[in-house]
Formats: sequence, structure tokens, C-alpha cells
Amino acid sequence: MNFIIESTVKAVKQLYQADIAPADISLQETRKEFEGQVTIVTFPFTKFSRKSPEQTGAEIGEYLKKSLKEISAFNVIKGFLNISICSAYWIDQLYTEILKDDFAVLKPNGKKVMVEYSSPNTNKPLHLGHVRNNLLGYSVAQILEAAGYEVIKTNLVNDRGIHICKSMLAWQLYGNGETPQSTGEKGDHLVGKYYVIFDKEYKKEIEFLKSEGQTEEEAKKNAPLIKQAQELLLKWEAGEEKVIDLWKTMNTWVYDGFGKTYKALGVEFDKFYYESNTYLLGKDIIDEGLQSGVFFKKEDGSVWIDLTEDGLDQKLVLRADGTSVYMTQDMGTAQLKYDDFQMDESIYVVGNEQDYHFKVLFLILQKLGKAWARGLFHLSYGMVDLPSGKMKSREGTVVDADDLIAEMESTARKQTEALGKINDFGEEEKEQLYHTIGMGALKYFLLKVDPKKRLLFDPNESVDFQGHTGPFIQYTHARIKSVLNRATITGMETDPTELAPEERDLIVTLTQFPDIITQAAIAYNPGTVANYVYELAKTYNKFYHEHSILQAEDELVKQFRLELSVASAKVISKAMNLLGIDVPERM
RNA sequence: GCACUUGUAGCUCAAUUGGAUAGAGCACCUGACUACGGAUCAGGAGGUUAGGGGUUCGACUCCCUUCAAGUGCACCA
Repeated sequence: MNFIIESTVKAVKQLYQADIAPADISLQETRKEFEGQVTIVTFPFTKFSRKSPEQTGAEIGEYLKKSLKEISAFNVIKGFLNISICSAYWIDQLYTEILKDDFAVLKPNGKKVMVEYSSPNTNKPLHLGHVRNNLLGYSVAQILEAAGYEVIKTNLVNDRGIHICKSMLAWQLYGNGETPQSTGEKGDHLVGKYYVIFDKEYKKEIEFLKSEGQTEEEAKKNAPLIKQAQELLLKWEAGEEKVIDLWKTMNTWVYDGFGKTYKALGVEFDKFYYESNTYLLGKDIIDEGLQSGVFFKKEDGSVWIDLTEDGLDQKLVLRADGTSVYMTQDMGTAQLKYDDFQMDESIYVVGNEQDYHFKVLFLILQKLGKAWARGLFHLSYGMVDLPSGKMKSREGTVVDADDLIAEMESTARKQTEALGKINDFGEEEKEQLYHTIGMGALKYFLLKVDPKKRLLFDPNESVDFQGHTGPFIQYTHARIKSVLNRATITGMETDPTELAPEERDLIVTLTQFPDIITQAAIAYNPGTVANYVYELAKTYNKFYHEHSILQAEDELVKQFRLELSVASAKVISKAMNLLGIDVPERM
């Protein structure tokens, strides 16, 4: 559509002797109720033309129609110039752009971007909140790659700290040597179970101490279990062999479990970072900051940064005893990641409860003069809440990721069996399909929503398979494939004839795909792609219902509609791929 | 208390980044092929965009204000 913008610039220059930038022209899709495919808003030009918006629109429209052969007609309604582009142009777009292999393959932009996501704790299995994080991170990475970036997907695993020690301790005390092998339980669930047991026993101790007259606060501090856990942490930090061995063993169980869940979710990583390796980092940055005067030391020896001028608080960056806090560690890890990859941008996919932390972190790194700090971005997303409120691992009120996946698969099975279209599939093939459809429903459900909005998930109301859903789009794809399988494409191209509105609308929608990728990449929002591909599927379905493909009027029309179907299936598949969703050939 | 985020149809979400009469899906009602897959399509009903004020040719969008919800304001990570 650039040619229209260019000509409009010329038109304004010729007609009104004014220079305007291409960016000043608002070109948008024409609303369905009006004639035309693209619309120019003419209000901004009235200050040059000194005429009414209607008259300005008419004059520009006249100019464009005369100078561009692609424009077949125009009309002006209020300040909106609606332009109709001739069928030949759209048909040409289909054959020379959309059907080409490199359609929507954006040129490498020479930039490297890191996407950090998932970042689990090793003391509990993944739940619905993690699922949103993983799907978001993976999809954003896919979109950025499609937009021309070189992408590095990383996962910073929180594998140390007091919470891990709690699971370890509970396993030592109550585990009787249980292993994933002996119980058949998935490793992460086994470890998570002991985390819950710890909490239960710990609470019992607190109650007991309170009954002996201690306050809640005292009881929490004095409970033998918490003291033991703290001791365990000290031993871990001291590198005591037995503790480290147990830690390693239990971590192996957890990673094994996570690996299965990641595989089911279809996400992957190029590089893992472990907090057990990074938690001591950041101290040299403290020295750096002290020397440059960005940080200051208080009398007790603790190190701070004063951000009051930026409307924030004073923030501690190093304890008086010289040990790190979360911020110290994150500064160090940021530096480490940059040293490893020299990326231009770095995206942290982390929940919105950490908005403040990242605001401060990025600001500190900028103040320290790190040039790369400007490329840091916190992709903040809203929590997933249940009707009963927030999910709490310790209290067991979570929607477990593995359970959820299994449930989605079973719903997909029911729906598919009821329709009975794949009775000839083998067992394995069926299972694979149920997984594809179930995950399609779940992923689409989670990704179509703007990341920053919080999400309400009601486990009693299953995720839909009809309407604005993943399976709807998957179904459209399968149906196209089914039609294509019944015909032969000869490669014959149609002479430009008059397109039916449904055919033209479909091509128009298809041509928008590259722009959609760019938009989604700029906004880090898979929802843009999700809503687009739904729109595309709907547009195809409408075309499909209005026009017969295999029984078309003549062979030329049939071939044209087949090619249109090929293009639609291709774009649907590519767009869904950006969301991490597979599309089946049959379902 | 302060800061950040959110508030759109009964429910779940859109709205081309300031553009036309605010659009979809679910649920509800009506209808559609002896045709390529009915997980589909066409139509109906459903709105004071939380309330109020302002900016302008034009506001769901920007500014002010009130209200509601969530989150953060740890020498936890």
C-alpha cells in the first residue's frame, strides 16, 4: 500500500503546495459497511487545502484515480476517502506475493534479542501461571524471530534458597527414601509434595508453640523445622557434600519432570542459567557503582542507591554483612547475560508483581552507564486467578500444568470421537491429534488476551472449542486441506477478471500478514497474531460458504480458488506457528 | 497512606495506537446445502466504554477528578 501513500504525498504537494511526511498519512482498512479496501483520513489535510474535509477528500481522490491505474473507484464520506483497488491488483498480489515461499519472511534486521521466560522454582511443579508465562515467552520469541531478529531463548532456574531446603528437609524427615522410580510419580510432583508437607508440619509446630504462649511471630521464628531448614541452607552454602548430593539428586528429579512438561507445552530454550551459579554475582558491579558515586555506603556498611530524584525510593543493593540481595544478583546476571551474547535487546517475561523491581533494576543499570541497559524490557503479564482467588502452591490451590494438559486432551478426545471423522487413525496418531487440539484450545485461550491483563480461569468451565478458539482455526485449516486433497493444482494463472467480494476480502486479509508480524513484534503481543488469524479463518469460511471451489463455474476459476485456499492454509499455519500451535491435516 | 496496572454487552475478549454507526465469541432466539468437512455460515436481541469534567473537527484511547478491583511499597527470591 506504499504506492498509495507516496501518491498522496504528491497529491498534497501538487494540490496544496504543502510538504507532508508519509508517516503523517493515516491509511487504514476500510470499514466493512463502506465501499473500498483502504481509507485515507483527510482531516489532517484540511489545514493545507483550506477546504472542507469532503472537498479535500474528493480532490485527492480525483488526483489518485488519475495517477494510479490500480485505483478503480473512490468515494468520500465525511472526512474519509475510501479507495477501491481493482481486482487485477489483488489477483497479482496473490500470485506474486502471497503464494511465494518468502511471503511474510521478514529480512534479518541484524539485531539480537534475548527472551528470558519460564524461570521456575525447583521446589514445586509448574502451574497455570507458569503455563501463561511459558506460552507467552515462547510465542514472543517466535514472533521476534519471524520479524527478523536473531533470538536467544533463556531460562533462569531458581534452584537454590530456603524454599528448596524446605523440600529437602521434609523429604529427609518423612520421605522414607521415596524416589520417582519407586513411586512412579513425576519428579517435580514428588518434590512439590514434600514442599507442601513441610508447610503442613511447620504450621503444626507454630500452632503448638502458640499454645505454649509464644506470639505468632516468635513461633514462626522458633519452630524447629524452620531452624533446621536454615541450617540446611548454611550447609548448602558451605558446600557440604552430603547436602549438595541430596540437592543434586532432587534437582535431577525435578528437571526430569519439567522436561516432560516443557515438551508437552512445546517450548524450548537455547540456554539455561542457574541461580546456584549466579547468586553471588553482582559484587564487582557494587564496587563499580561505589567508585562512580552512583551508590553510597551507610554507616553500618550497607550499600544503597538513591532514586528519589526519579520518583522512586532509596534501594538497598548490598547488605551490611556484604551479602547479596535479589537486586545485586539480578544486576550481576544481567551483566553475565550481556557478556555471553552481546544482544541488542533483552526481554524478561515476568509477572506484573515485579514491575517495581524491574523498573529499579533497569534504572540502576542505566545510571551505571551500561549502554546495553536501554535494550532491557520487562514483559509484564497479569496473574492468572481462580474464581476463589489467587493460586497458592503451599496451600495446594493451584491448577497444575500437567493435570490441565491432560484435561484438555481428554476434552479434545470427546469432541473428536463424537464427530467420528478420524476412525481410520491409529491409536498413536489419535493421541497425537488430541494433544494438538487440546493444546490448541489452551494456548489460544491464554494467548489471545493482552498479556498485561489479568486472567480469570474457571476450572469448572472448560475452555471452549467453538467460536473464537484455537480448534475453530485448526478446523478451518483441516477443511481446506480436505478440499485440496480432492483436486489437482495445475499452476495455471487466472487472467484478471472481476473478483467476488469474498474472494477479494480474503486476499486483502492475507496481504496484511507481514504487517501483523511487525506489529506483534513491536508490541511484544501474541494477541495481535491470535486475533488476526481468527479474522483470517472467518474470512475464509465466509468465502467457502459463498463459493464452491470444486464445482466452480470453469476450470480457471476453480484453479484460482484452489490457489486462494493454498495461500489461506499456508498463512493460517504460519500464524498459528507463531503462537506455538500446530494445525492438523485432519481432525 | 504512596506508586503502578486494570475497568468495554449477562460472561470471555477486540477496537488499525486520536478516526466513521464501539466489533467478535459464549450463552439466548430465528434461519441455511440432496454441493467441496455443520468444530461451519446468515440473521436477531444485548452498550451512558465504571461515574463526572476537560482538551479538539473527532475520545474506549490523551489530561484532571471520583469510584471499584488487583499488585507492589522486605537487609525473601
